[in-house]
Amino acid sequence: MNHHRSTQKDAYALILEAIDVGVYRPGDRLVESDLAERFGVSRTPIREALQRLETQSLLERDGRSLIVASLDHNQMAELYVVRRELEGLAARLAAQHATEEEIRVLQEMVKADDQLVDDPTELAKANRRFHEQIHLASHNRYLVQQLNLVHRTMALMATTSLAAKGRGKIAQSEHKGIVDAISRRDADAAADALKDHISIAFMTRLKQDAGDRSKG
Amino acid sequence: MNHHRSTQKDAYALILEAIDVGVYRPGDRLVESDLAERFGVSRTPIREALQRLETQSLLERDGRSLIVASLDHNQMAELYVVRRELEGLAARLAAQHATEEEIRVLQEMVKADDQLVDDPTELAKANRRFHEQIHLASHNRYLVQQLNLVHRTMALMATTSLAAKGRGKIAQSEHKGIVDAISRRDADAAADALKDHISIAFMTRLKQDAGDRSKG
DNA sequence: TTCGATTAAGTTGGATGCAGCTGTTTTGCA
DNA sequence: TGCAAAACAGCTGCATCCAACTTAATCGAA
Repeated sequence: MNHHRSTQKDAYALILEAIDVGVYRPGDRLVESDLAERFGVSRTPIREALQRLETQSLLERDGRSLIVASLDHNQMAELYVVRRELEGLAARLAAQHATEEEIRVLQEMVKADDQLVDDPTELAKANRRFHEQIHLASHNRYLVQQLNLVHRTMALMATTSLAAKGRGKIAQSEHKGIVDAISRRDADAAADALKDHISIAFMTRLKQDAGDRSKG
Repeated sequence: MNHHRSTQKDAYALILEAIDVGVYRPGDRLVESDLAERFGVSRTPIREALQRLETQSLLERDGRSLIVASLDHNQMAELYVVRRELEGLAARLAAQHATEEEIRVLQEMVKADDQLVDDPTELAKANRRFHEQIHLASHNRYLVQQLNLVHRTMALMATTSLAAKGRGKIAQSEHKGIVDAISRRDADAAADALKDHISIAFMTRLKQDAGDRSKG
């Protein structure tokens, strides 16, 4: 009957996931009553969720109504600069503060993800888990919070850079380098490795976008 | 009559300001109906505002109700680490991207604030404006957003480090060094100067807290 | 007197009603 | 046929209502 009763998530999580999965794309208008009907709740929790998403800049106002935010080239560039710095800090702190168990998990993740090199969808998920693990290993809740916001904002970009041919394999080796540095407790090396990793991912995306643009 | 009609702010801004000014202090419970009455609106906009503040971790849940978040020592330390990095990045980007006019404004601010050295309250306000100006000069909207969040979170800490005796004067000279580096377009020097500035501010706060603790 | 249980008060979360604004369509006139 | 004006439909924002839950209080029994 109500197919949403199974997942006991609230409206906020549901909308967030819908944006994440691409049900709602940048520029789409989100109408409260539509969402209320779709998720089988009243407008009240929907409104609250929408406002929370707006404060995170995942939604923006177009006149009176809310639309899914979209990122132009400048915004992408700005976002990557911030992301690079924060991820670099996360790697640095992880090298300093990660427990042995956390490092072990990172090592196992890298090893396991080797199997996924040719499956961009799965690899993207694994990639997210990997980075999240590093964030958590920093043991800094504010950094985790800010990086969460950054990654959510990145969901507004249509494609993942891991869809680029051959990128998966290279990204894997970069991940390995990052984990090695963290394992050695080499904070500078870890930060640099992760910052480089982000830079390369950004360049990959730029190339993709250039290709998309010439194709149409 | 209604003393809130003058300021045409919404509930969100009103509550935020109330926390900022210290009307509501860390640990205080925020009751929707109380706030609704106080601000002369219904519970609905209050609820929305509270939820937005909760997503920013300015409020936290205590059972069912919301209380103003408080920062323990660990949280303060974690926050300062993130702040240091982000402010450093802002200085770096400001050195690279600030317009001549923005730099001029920074220089004038430093000069003007010399007059305020002995007025901690005014100095704190001026200090906030100064840092905000650097944030904006970075021309990175995500960095601005994240630093806004950091500064709001800092409002949860009772005292400003500028209340420390002699700190105002020293902070002023640090500000001058930062602006000089930005003016010279020396990104590395600007980043280092601002990071050092934050570190010193943190150490000052730690000393204050240690003093408070032994006294009270 | 103290502990437990039952009841009452208060508060949050969700639903619905209503007014006001916005954007669109339709109709009338040139 | 084109343009302007007016009516209309849709949506948002705020208020109020209701139900569920949590916590506080009071009463009773050991």
